Amino acid sequence: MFSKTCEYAIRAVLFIAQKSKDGNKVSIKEIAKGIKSPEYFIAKILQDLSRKKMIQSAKGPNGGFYLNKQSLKYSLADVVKTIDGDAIFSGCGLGLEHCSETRPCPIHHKFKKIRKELYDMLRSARLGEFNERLEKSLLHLRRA
Amino acid sequence: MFSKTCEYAIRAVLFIAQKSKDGNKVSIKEIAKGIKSPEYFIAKILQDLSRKKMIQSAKGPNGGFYLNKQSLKYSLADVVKTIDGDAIFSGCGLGLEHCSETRPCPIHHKFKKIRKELYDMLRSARLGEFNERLEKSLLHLRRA
DNA sequence: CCTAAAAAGGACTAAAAAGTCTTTTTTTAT
DNA sequence: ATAAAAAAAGACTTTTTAGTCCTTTTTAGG
Repeated sequence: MFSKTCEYAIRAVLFIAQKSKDGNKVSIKEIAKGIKSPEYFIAKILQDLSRKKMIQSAKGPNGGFYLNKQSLKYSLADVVKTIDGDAIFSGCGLGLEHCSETRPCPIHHKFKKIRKELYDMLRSARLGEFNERLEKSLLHLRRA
Repeated sequence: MFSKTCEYAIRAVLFIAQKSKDGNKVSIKEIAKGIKSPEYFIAKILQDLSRKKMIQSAKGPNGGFYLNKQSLKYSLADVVKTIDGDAIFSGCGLGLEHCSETRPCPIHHKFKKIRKELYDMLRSARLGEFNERLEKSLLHLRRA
């Protein structure tokens, strides 16, 4: 559904949201361990998200990644769009460029509905909303 | 959502369904033109579907691809599973291997619902059911 | 029996995605 | 000032997906 990069990005961002909520910063190493992802790879992804202002970072000792007020309000849909673009929310299920209401592919109408639900679901999920459940281990970001 | 291979496969199979419905066979060239796909690439995909008995083929002059009674009953979900596997219908949205009811990722429950709708939608769509609408150009399989 | 038309098979190349490593820059604390 | 800790940047390698081309096999029709 999403690219690997995007899956890691979402997991990382939710991890950062939870770990940085009291003003702390989280290092790449911690994040990589926390979500069980390849360290150098997640580093690249976070650099990208940071450049695009989706997350915040600070260099130097005691530096790391964190989320500001604005970032906590971003939704999972924002993260997906930042990494994978919005093809998944608006593209044709069969890959047709000009698929539309007036020139639909065979699954256009039904697919549109599903895409919308996916979008609404991700749009309504804010980065900060999983913190408590993550802390209580009611939700998980890494493989067992 | 689906791989390119899978998108082409679905379009090709629906094209064959429509064109072969009166006992005709359709050649790779016709299919490639009919769905605007790379000829040699769709050839590979159809060889694969044929080997797996999802579609039928005949060599030699007047040969080509067609669908038998059994194949016409297959659903789009069957095509997707044959090409992409069923990760999209059963995998975790965040790529976690052991995501489950008892060890859910943050989007597990909501994602499950969407996956199920996608599955139900594709499972209820039989390969033969688009023929008339395709013929009347109410539905399309190629870019304008 | 021969020819031509078709799919099947196999060996490639190209492009994109995933992943790794090394160096540079920034910053804090001593 | 310096050393160390951190992210940023850039150059890679590897793997997967997409796409192409050439040869072989099968088969219908003359």
